[in-house]
Amino acid sequence: MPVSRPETSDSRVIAHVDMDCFYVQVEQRKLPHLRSLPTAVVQYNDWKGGGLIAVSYEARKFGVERSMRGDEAKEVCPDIQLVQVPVGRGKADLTIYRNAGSEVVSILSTKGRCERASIDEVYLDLTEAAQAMLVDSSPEISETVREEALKSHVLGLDLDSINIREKVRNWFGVNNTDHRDKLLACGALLIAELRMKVLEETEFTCSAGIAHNKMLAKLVSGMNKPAQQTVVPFSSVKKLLDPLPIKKMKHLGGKLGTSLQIDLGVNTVGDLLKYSEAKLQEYYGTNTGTWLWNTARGINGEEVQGRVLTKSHGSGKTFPGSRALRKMDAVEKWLKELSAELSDRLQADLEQNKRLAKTLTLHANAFQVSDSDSVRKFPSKSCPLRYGVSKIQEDAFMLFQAGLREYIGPFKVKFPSTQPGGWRITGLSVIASKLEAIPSGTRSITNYFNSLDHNCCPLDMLNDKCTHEAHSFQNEKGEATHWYLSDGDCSGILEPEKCVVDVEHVEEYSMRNSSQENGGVLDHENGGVLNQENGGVLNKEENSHEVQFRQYPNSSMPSPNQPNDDLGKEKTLSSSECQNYLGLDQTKAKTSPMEKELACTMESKGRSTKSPKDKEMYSIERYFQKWSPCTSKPEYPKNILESNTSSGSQLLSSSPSELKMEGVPHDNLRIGSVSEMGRHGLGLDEQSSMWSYEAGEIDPVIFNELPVEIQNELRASIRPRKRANICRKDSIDHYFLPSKGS
DNA sequence: CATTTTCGAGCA
DNA sequence: TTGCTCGAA
Repeated sequence: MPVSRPETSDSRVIAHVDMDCFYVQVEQRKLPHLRSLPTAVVQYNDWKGGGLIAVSYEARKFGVERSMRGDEAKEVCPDIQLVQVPVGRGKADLTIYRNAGSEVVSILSTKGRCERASIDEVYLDLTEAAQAMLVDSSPEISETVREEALKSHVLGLDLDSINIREKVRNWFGVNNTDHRDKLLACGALLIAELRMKVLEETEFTCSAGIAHNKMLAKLVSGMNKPAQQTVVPFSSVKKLLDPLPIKKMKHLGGKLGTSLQIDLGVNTVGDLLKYSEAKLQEYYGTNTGTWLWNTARGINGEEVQGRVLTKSHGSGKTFPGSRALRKMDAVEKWLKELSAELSDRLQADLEQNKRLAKTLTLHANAFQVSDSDSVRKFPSKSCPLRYGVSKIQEDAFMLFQAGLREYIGPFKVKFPSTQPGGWRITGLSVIASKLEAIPSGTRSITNYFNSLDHNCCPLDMLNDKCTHEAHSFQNEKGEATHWYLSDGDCSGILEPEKCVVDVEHVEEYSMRNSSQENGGVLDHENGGVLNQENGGVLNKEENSHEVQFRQYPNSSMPSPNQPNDDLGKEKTLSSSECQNYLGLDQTKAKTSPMEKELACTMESKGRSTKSPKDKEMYSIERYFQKWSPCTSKPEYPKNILESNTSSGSQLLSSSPSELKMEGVPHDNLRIGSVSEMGRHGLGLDEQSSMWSYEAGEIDPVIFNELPVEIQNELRASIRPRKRANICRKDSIDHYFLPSKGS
């Protein structure tokens, strides 16, 4: 249920950015000949042509809709291009879309607090940037950005007016004396700039809503699609909401909305105004009641959460109809596939974001083969997550068996069974959650990253060599909980219980390899590096004991090595499993994480490398011209570029001469990733010199997810950027010059 | 039991 | 905390 939060301010500038038919765009970027053709993305296609999950706007004109089957789409649009979602490990693999979403986020997160709301949606809090733009006399706004902003749909302006362009221009101009409108106008400019930047660097178009809160921004972001933006001035909120069907509001599309319609006769948001807050609370409880009351009035205090990374990773698959699983072997096989994908994603998260998942959850759907429709819920089960592919696979299967016992237990029904009364599995998913940043030092960034290189690990000591990098992770008590190992070809997590290391050796090693600066010992406060006290965690009492499943909520959980009476399945550790026991899987990973990372960076750099000339000429409209069916060649007709510049130049600019202000460094230079830094194995001096970055050089996505202490240290160490050589003019009036006509 | 596969929020 | 439901995309 929604919870009502008080508005912290009535003049925030919030944007909601929504990618246009995102999966289609990702596929069209890969296959440019599909651009401008009616296209849809389907997952699987052996059953009725697959299910559509994204539909291009060209295809929508034919009546093609999401949730149609491929075959249905072909009926209404015979020429539709159906592209399949990549399949890996026998299931749909959404990785390319997730990564494409990250590309977008890394651009959108440069101007304010950023919340990744879904794979293709982002909220931005642009309040500070908008305020700064009002205070600053010389905003660096290019002509094309200004033009793009002027195409905004500003709600509440007289739409039947002959000259809507002029109206919009006036709204953006000084004739509009409402301070909040000025802030929104700045927001619209910022979003226009961001949308163009997204297009230039990713080739994706998006639409956006700009308003004073998340609810309104979200409501209108899809109102004008594709590739357009919509602004909700404060004064037009009521006109927007009153006639709006109640189900259009976020959170009211489901049962709550239906209840409002049926039980209260509320069909539009305006209808809701008739009910007092007390009455709504009486019907729906305190929180929801207040939320409804506020929602009807366009009041919404939800903050934009500064979160650009997902909180969990899940991998699942359904087995509908006759595909329902009926054998334990099949369940195990699919759990292995799902777990392998999950493990890959966890490794990627660890490398890219330095986060570890703490909990593994298994969920399944089952049904009973019988005439009676007793569709009981298969209980989901969780356990502490242990890194390593085979660990996750084993644990997932254990969790399934625990759930299964509970599921069939009271019914004493044999599973699996093809007999009536037996049960079948129609869905399986494994979820890794409680993702936490690796424990970070409170003192030094240098040590934080240094620890990744200079710390050694039990495995190395066993091998008597140090080709691996390692890093230990501690819990809140400072005890080592995991070791992260990587030698470039493989990596994994090792639990301290599994480390057979004698403590003297550890200490000796630690002494040898730690920095002189802090007394020869890096403690965990300085970046999770082994120290004498914490090294002691790996002591003789603890290092050999098998503490597995110790946190399971009930005793029904089987131990992995214990023979399972249900299945007669016995687990023994093969040599390859022993390797996995150490979180290492030599057969996997052909490309090192480093190589992958570099490849990724190169790719995105290459894509964004455009000549300055191209950049100046870019606009979202021109982008469409570029791909329109009539112009087969991507050309930028120069003659239309300069149209309308005279009117545009009056907007938010103190003088025409400033329009030429270029050469300001872009904020999008990236370092490959933080982990790349950590792998360089530099000495302290070299590292500290490497850390004097310019503000724009650090990928904000990475920056935001760093531990707060590190962020603060980074900020302090960042060289202040030189302001562009702009002439100083005071006051906001320079931004809101009267339009030519007045 | 043919939309699939994700994700997050809130509740008990 | 876990398990579950709801909502959304």
